Amino acid sequence: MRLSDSSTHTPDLPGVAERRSLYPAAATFPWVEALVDCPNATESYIYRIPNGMAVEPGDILSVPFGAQQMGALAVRRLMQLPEGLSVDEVRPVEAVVGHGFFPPGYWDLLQRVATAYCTPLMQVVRTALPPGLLRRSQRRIRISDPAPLAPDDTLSPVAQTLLTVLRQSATGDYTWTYLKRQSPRANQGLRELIQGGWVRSYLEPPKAVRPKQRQAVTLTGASPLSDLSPRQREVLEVLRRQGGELWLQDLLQRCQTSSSVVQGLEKKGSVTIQRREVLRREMTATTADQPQTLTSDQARVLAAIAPLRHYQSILLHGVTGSGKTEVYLQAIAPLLQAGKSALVLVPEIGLTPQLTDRVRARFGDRVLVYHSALSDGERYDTWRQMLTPQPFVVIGTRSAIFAPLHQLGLIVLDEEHDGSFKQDQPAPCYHARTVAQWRAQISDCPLLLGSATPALESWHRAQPTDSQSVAETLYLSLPQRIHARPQPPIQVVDMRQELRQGNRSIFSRSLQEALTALRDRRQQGLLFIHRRGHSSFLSCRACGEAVHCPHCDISLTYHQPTPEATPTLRCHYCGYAQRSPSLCPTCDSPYLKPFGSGTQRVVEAVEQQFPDLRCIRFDSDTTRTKGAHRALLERFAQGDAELLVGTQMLTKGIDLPQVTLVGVVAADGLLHLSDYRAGERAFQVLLQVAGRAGRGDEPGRVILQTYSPAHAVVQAVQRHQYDRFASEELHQRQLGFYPPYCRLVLLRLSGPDAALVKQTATAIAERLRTAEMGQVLGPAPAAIARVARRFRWQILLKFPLDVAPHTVDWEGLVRSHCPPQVSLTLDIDPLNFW
DNA sequence: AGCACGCCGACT
DNA sequence: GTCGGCGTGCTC
Repeated sequence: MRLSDSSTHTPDLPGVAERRSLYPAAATFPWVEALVDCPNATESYIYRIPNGMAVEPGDILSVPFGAQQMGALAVRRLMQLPEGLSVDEVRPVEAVVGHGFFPPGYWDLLQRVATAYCTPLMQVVRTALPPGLLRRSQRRIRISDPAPLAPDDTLSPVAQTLLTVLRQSATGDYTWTYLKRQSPRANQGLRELIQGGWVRSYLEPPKAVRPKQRQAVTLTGASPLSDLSPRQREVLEVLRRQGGELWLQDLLQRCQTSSSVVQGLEKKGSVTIQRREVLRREMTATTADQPQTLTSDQARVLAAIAPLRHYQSILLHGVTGSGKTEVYLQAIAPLLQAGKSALVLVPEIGLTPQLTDRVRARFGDRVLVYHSALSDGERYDTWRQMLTPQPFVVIGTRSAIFAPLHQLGLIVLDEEHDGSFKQDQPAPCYHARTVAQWRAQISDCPLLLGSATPALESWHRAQPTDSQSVAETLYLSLPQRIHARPQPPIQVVDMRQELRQGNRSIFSRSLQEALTALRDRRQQGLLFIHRRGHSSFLSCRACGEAVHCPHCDISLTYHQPTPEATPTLRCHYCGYAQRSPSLCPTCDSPYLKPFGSGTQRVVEAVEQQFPDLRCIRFDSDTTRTKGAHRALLERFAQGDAELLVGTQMLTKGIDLPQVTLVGVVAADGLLHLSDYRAGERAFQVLLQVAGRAGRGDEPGRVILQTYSPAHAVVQAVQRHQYDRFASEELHQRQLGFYPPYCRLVLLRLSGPDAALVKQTATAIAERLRTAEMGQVLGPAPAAIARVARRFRWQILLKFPLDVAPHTVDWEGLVRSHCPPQVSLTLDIDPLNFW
């Protein structure tokens, strides 16, 4: 795992590029610039490379930093110290801990992300690398071996508590941070213990990044059986039956024996015991899957993709059920043969078990799953595995775009229109589609964007423009479903009409009729609800107030996992939790009742009107626990219920042939959202849900209930008219000067002092206006004006396309005018407005 | 993160 | 007058 060519890891070196051919001897670089893994330090630091130590960009180093040892990443080597830094201020690199962690071009990618999203490189490194790759030294407290002669009871209560805790430790020590959490005033107690000689405080140097190791026992068959004891013979026999090799732990368990027996065997030379690296990795047994015969459309598309060897972005616009996945799989298969890897990005891994399973079934152990829900150890191991030179198919969410694959042959973004590819929480606020494009350029491989409802940006790129007769993105389409199945007809029902005709149910007569028929025909259906805000909340029937989070401007979510459990209220934004009160906190009335989520209300309505139909609720409440999502889907697939009632989740990754009916209970909540992308998003969601119907042999139908049947989105959805909708919507964007005809930058400000945040936002907006930095909208308080006791304001900037947001002097113009109590994040090309 | 430096309240 | 709380700032 050595770096193939150090020069490719040198980002943007001003002036002279660092090249082996020019400077053959490593000794010419006495200094190295490194990023230190310290939360507050985003800048790089210079270290001296001691004589005889080889340091290359991309290496993981251990460096002195203040009083401690820290993990650091070597960014580039320098021939001279930067100005203002004298030799005696620079300390030497302690050691090179890791080598060759990054494929060629990887640093260029990270650097590019940092530049384009106006984020310090270290921040990008932290997003890209698995946590724990860089380690730092830890302050630990160890109990003194000969304890002091003084009796324990001379100690203060705090000190005694801590001592008790320490005595319970198997190793006799704990980290300082852990102990601090054990008791209030732990600081004082520790000082006392240290002074009295009870404990010792020490800095543990960072452990080299080491994967989990296990001991493997291997049969050598050297010594004759006669030399062995009965127990040893037994162990050997078990080992032989298991193919001559087992993990020590497994072997001991199988033989119900202790390691002394095996150690005895090792002494006699019958077996060897080796420490071996184990790569923790999620494994699901799946049945092998064979490539399917392609439709002529699929074959045409594949024929266009397969020969591509260089960078080319491709938009695969395939209607729902047209078999995009099969195209991905067959595009990937020959790459693996040729020793190249592929990266498949999906919106949310938990929501697409079907796709993950299928990739696994096709490529077996070549498949690695990588997403942020993995444990640190799993992430670390998967990462390590990816660094081996073998080809892999990595399937993962947004952050998997940073998977360190060598020899990348293809990047696929499935459901490329999905908003979860955009990160908006910690900087860098990157879009995986954009990063994927850079990565594909750097790796010189094709980028395949797949969707039934492409993002307007992607669609726009695939259109020829006035200046270019050939679009920058290759457009390929799958206009038909596989097996010539028709797209389900979409019936729009005017709910005003229903009401006028005396139907006060939430189900129109058409939908009622369809639901009745479902049971008779032994078919299944989905009911989609768009819910705004959160699931269930507690509201007072006397004063009408909902119970709010004390730290955020948001109502608390009502949780009662089982009827016996104590109901609790939780805040989804800051994690605050309390027991559900019995009296209204506003008016003290006892009439406090949970107000069901949209899903729950619809389930109740179904139960009331259609007692024969069995429902499964499918929303964030019922899919909260790990694996619940998959389990519910499996139950539904097995026919445990006729109806799946849910929210946005229904639009993703559900491919169930028995589903013939899709009912959209009320499209209106979706239609009247207030940002510039509301129409696009509504269209995408509705067409995606509609596409869940009729994927099997039975034809499907969709009933879309709305109070605005004439709405342009509803009309376009009804006719399955993506193209026309897209061009009209783009026209509107052009008129309103919105993306893709401009660049947006959102400045988010937050802080505990309401007045200060507002004042800062106002001052910054004013400055931006006088600097004539594009068009300035705001400042305005965020939609949820307070989260976790912090007040939030935002400013939106619109730039013409020829102004790259990263060229703006944000530091001088904005950051320097932001007091430390106010935090400021830049969201380049924002998709979510707070 | 960890540690030093530095500024305010309760003790000798 | 000093000890020790923790707020602020720096670490090549």
